[in-house]
Amino acid sequence: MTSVPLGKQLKSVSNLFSRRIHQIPLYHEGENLTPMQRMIIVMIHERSQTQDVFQRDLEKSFSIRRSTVTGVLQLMEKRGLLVREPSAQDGRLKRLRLTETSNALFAIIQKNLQETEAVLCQGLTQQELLFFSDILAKMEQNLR
Amino acid sequence: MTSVPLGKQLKSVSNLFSRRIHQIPLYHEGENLTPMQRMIIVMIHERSQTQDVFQRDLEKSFSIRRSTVTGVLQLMEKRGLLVREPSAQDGRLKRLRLTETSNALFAIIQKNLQETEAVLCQGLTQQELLFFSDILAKMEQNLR
DNA sequence: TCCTTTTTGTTAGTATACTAACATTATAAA
DNA sequence: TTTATAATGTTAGTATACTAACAAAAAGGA
Repeated sequence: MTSVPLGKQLKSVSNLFSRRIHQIPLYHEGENLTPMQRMIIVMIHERSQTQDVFQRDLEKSFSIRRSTVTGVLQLMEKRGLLVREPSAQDGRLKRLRLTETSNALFAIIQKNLQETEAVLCQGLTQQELLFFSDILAKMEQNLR
Repeated sequence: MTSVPLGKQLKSVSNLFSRRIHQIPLYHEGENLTPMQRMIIVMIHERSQTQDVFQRDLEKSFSIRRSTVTGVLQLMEKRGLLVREPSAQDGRLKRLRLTETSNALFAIIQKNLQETEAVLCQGLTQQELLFFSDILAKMEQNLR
């Protein structure tokens, strides 16, 4: 057992990371895109290359609850950043699609996120980062 | 540069960790103590052994903003979990003290947090955890 | 001294996170 | 088929996080 409060430390870094992202200005209709909005746009853009993306996929991908998903997506839809359409195959599902606006923003957003990732990882070797990511993955499993 | 989105992964684990803590019931006046409230109680209890604790200390310790500190502490004070008293030496500072209630809860809270830490760290060696914590510390510095 | 800057804390408004309770559709079991 | 269960999404209420603008006290410089 470590004496280091790892959970608290994780929370700290996670807070700082989101804050950093938000400090890179990226405006749509006068509103600075939030960290979550940016990450969701990237996630949908990439995943929808190969498959349909539904709301439930965000739960697993970001480890958040359904209710949180609903809230964030309602706001994004209102802002014209995505569209939610009921699936014809399964009436429970809502398929997510980016709008022209958010598709056009994708490249910039991805670059922004990568820049912040680069800051996060300054001075760490590729090997260290892979090791780190493996441990994170194990922790994620432990907590589920 | 990793292809792994470390920031997102960090956020995921951090979410799951808080959720886990909150799922361990710990009631005071009919309200389940939140993860942040628990962590703050432990932090104040430990630090106040050797020094006065002020609101500003929470900013650094948890990597949150002043405004967040104010909000959380106002609620905790209202619930009778702590007291904020202006410093006689420096009129800007507010000193934090636990109440009898939260002092009495401390031992249980600490045990709860340690249990969740233990889940987080299942199947990982002491060496791995120290290494992991070192990387986290570097990341925290990178982002500040 | 007086003026400026820094430090600390608050408020208002908003986004993201949770739980709990609910509705609806799909699936499984009887 | 009918009934029960599971999966998906919504709503309401609350906690925690942010930025921006503010106020007040302390520290520093002229």
